[in-house]
Amino acid sequence: MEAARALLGKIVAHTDAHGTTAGRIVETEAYLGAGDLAAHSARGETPRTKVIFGPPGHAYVYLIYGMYDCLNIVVEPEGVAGCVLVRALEPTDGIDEMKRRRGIEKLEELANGPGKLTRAMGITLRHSGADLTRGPITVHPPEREAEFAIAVSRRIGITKSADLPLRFYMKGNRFVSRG
DNA sequence: TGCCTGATTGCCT
DNA sequence: GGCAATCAGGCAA
Repeated sequence: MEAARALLGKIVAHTDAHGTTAGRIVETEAYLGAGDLAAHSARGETPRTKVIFGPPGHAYVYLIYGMYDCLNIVVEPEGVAGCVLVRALEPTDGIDEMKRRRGIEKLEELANGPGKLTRAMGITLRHSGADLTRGPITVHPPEREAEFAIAVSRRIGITKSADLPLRFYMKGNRFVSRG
């Protein structure tokens, strides 16, 4: 939960054959282990959720509704389930490549949703379990810390434990998915 | 093996 | 504002 707040403002970068795409995290949601029915890890460790129980700093990517990939960052120590869903990014690098992948020109719609940002950056299921300190996907602090206000709300798009205030976003930022 | 659910998006009315 | 698209994983049989 603190980690979800701390990730706001961090830079996510992905490098592949098409170049590097990167963006600043402007919206996150925390998913806990025990007691959080909305979390994929709620039913215990399985082949898919294994990475959530692994060491922090790794990517957990899953497919939702058969068409969209969602990027999570594992934050709890090994053996404890806990991850943060990255819901929206403000594009900073590789913007032309993001526009090409998304097929649109509007900057604020390139990555203002969990399915959109993975598509814009070329992140798929294959990246699940990747070490975010080594790449090709990395997460690091911005070169210049920007001032921003953090707002909290209930989580979006889920049916279980939906009332918990575990969504964090930059107040007033136009790249946030809703709000 | 087969059914069903889902942390979404975008197209259609 | 409503709803279809589309598939991996979890669970029952």
